[in-house]
This record gives sequence, C-alpha cells and structure tokens, in this order.
Amino acid sequence: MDIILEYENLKLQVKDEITKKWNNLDEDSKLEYRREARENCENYANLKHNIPCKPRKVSLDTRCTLGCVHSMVNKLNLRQKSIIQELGFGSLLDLKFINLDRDLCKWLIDHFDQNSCALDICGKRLPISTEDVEYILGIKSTGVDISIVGSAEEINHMCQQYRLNVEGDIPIKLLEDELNKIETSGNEFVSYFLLFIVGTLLCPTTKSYMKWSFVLICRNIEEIRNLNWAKFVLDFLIQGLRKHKDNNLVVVGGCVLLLMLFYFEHVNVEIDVEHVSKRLRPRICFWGKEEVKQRMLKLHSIGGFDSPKVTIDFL
DNA sequence: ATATGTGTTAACAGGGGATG
DNA sequence: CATCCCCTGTTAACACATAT
Repeated sequence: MDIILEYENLKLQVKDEITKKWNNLDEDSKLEYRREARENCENYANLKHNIPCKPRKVSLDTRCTLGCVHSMVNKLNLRQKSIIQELGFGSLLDLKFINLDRDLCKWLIDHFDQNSCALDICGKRLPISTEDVEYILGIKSTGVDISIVGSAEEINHMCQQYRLNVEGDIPIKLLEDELNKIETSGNEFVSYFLLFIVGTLLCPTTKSYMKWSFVLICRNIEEIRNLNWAKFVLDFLIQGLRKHKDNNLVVVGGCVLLLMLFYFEHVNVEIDVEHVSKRLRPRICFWGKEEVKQRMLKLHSIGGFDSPKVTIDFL
C-alpha cells in the first residue's frame, strides 16, 4: 500500500515539475516544441496509413449458444422438467445441439432491416413476426407484454427473495452454478432457470453478464405462462441488431439463432419440400448439428446464401 | 489446423464532486 | 460558473481453452 502511495506521489511530483518547466519556457521555445509535436503526429498518421489493417479473425461475435442450455436441461430432474413444460418452455427440453454459422448469420444481419423487421434476401422481403418466433422457438406469441422496468428497491427485494446474491449485473456463471446445485422445483428454481435461458439463448447480451433488471421477469411466477415471450425475444434481437449495425461492431446481442433458423425454414434448397405450415413444431427441435451441416453443404454447392437456385416459402 | 465458446481486461463514457 | 478530474460501471476486443 505504501509503495503505491509513494508511486502516486512521485507521479504527481514529476507532473508538477514538467508543468513548471513548461510554464517557464518563453514563447519561442514553446513554439519549437509544438512544431515538433505536430510533425510527430503527422509522421505517425502517415505510418499508420501504410500499415495494412489485419483482417478480423471472426466476422461475428455472439453469446447466443444452445450448447449450455442443452447440457443444463439434461441435468434437470423429472420434477423440474415437468415444471418447465408447464411454464411453456417444453421446447427447450428437446433441444439438439447446433453451432451458429457465423458467416451466414453475419450475412443475414447485413440483410436485415430492423425498422420493418424483415429480411431482404434472394430478391424478396421476408417479414419476421412474433408468430415466426413461436413457430421456431416454441414460445408464446400472445399475452401480456413483459416489463423489466422497476425500482432498484424492487429489484433488490426480488434478488433477496430468490436468494440471488448479486450486486449489479448477474453473471451467467452464477446462475449456472446455482442450477447445478438446486434439487427443488419451486419458485427459486424457476427463477434461476428462466434467467439462465434468457441470458444464454433468448436474450444474450454481448458479455458474460445479464442486466440486473432482468430479474423482474420473475416478478410473478404464476404469470410466466401468460406472458408474450416471443415479442420479448424479437424486440431484444432487433435492439441488438440495431446496435451492432449502427456502431459497426463485431459483437451482437440477441437471439441470432432465430435468424438462422428462420432462413433455413423459408429458403428452400430442394424442390419438393413440405410446406412451412405443415412441418412439426417448434422447429428448433428439428434442427441438429447434422441437419445444419447438410443444409450448409447444400447451400454452398448451389452457389451461396442468395443463389438464384433457392426458392422462398411464406408461412 | 481451424472454429467455437468462455473468461479477462483495457478502454471508454457519463456522472458528480472539487477546484479555480 | 465553467472546467477539470476521478470514479464507476459498461463494453468491445482480445486471449485462451476446447472441440472438431
């Protein structure tokens, strides 16, 4: 501690000395230094201009991941699973494991119009609605809007109620650890689980934490099944995409998986496929690693994501 | 070897208090 | 009153680990 203080003091002293010296200089000497500084600045700019920008390692950075939901669900006991089913998240119990194809997702994001919430691809405009979210993820697209607005006291109170020991944002890791320990299937379990799937799959942020205010989705456990989850997820995604595009970022928040599966469902690579409306729901339970792989191979073989050979289906 | 997932960290921005 | 500066929380990018 003393060393740090000493160091800070020394820093201040040196700074003072420099300031003093500078102030004592006559105008001509100051001018000379200023000229030199400007020159250095210009030289640096030139140098920088000549260094080629190294290409980005990844086209897209997202924390939307099915893997951890998949493995979490497998650890739940029967009672816990049936509670999840009752809450309307049964689709998550039968998940397969998918990796996102980042290039495809990046391309979809670039062709997404967040103002009209539609994909402009393959010469067509495909609007994405909350019904599409329900069709793909199997979560309710009707009912009461979800609000995560509340006072700090209320949020604090809820954290205490569910014995969520956090100050500020909630680390996803904490939720995961708690879920691994918990054997009961009461409100405490439900809260952890909801927060976990929201933070990892439905509304992932760009970091390993989720917003503190998200605990408010557990405000009323009895109401969970009556909430419009699809709208919540879609709104969060649009917000994430907007931020990603406006700020030209590598990272993106929101359920990007939704975009990829939407594309897979509506853009056909074969002629005689079953119509969208006739397929088994929710679609997320159909798409596994092998299915994704086959589809990507097919897409590449016919000339890419917007090849003229694909056909488009509407719901 | 390459892609992907997760944890870490440096940089950033905004608020609020001190200072001249 | 304006400006400066520190503090704090946030976040983007990096780095590492793991899987394929």
